[in-house]
Amino acid sequence: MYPTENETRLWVAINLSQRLIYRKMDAALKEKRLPPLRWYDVLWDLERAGEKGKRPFELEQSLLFEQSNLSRLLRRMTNESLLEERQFSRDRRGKILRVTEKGRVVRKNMWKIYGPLIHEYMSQIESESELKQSSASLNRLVDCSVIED
Amino acid sequence: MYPTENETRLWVAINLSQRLIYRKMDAALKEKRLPPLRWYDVLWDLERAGEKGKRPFELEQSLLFEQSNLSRLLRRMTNESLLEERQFSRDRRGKILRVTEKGRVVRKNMWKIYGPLIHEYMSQIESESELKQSSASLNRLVDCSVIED
DNA sequence: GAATAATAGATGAAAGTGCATCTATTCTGC
DNA sequence: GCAGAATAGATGCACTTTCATCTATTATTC
Repeated sequence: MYPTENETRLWVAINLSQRLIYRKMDAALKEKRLPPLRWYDVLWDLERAGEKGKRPFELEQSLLFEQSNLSRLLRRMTNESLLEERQFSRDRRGKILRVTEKGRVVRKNMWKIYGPLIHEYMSQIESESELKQSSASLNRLVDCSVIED
Repeated sequence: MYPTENETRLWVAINLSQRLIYRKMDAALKEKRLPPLRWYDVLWDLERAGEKGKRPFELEQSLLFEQSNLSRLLRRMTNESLLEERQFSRDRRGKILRVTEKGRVVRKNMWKIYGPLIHEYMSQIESESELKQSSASLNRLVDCSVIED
């Protein structure tokens, strides 16, 4: 019922590492006058979706956004011309989002900062097998949590 | 310079797992009309500090709070009588925080929800060695990041 | 096929957060 | 011991996030 010592330790470590590194990355982007990290996820997800684009509720699921939160974030990004939206004809409640050329440029600029930082922090774990094992473990947590909804 | 595939995967996994599980836990607490998860950290940290209590800036460091953010959180918690503050005589800029009896009760009630959830999620990783290895890896990330400040 | 439920997305109000700045106090170097 | 730097903590402001609710549309059920 209650967690073991090691289970608690892992949960604490997940939180600390995420919070600490995320902050530093966000701060680094802000310093370069680039948008916050969360925008990157949206841009990248849409860029990979290509011509077809994606709908807000799809982003919401894959990126774990709160609906209202995402709604406003998307508006901000659209206002900055990083995204374009068009009405989705088959369901007139919905809309389709795609990255603009400007969005692609901004994402690339963000990656110039973000990418090296990921490397800098993650390379503290040197062995490939350890990297793989750790992410496999964490992904296991995610999978189980998603399913049980 | 740029991250390897596995480095990126780990970083993504850290984010997903943290965000997803944290949310679910916070939601579970809210459903039971208990305070948010972040309050737990404060209560627990102060409870372990015992009679001596702790000062806000110490909490700030160990729990990774933004100063202004923590300042207001502490006020809220004090207003709810979960904490009590007294002036720190040796440095009149500062103050000492301690948990109240009510604070201890609330923390225990939170733990009844929080504890089993930690177990539920973390127990997806069954082997003790895997648990240990994963948290050791993540802690390595944290240590390096903290030091370089 | 009309009534009801479910879904996509937007939005007002409230709470939380970060940033810059402020006050009060203590520390440092001369 | 005094001027200037550093530190503890609070606070105004702007922005973000959440919660609850709303509108519009589509799905379902009888």
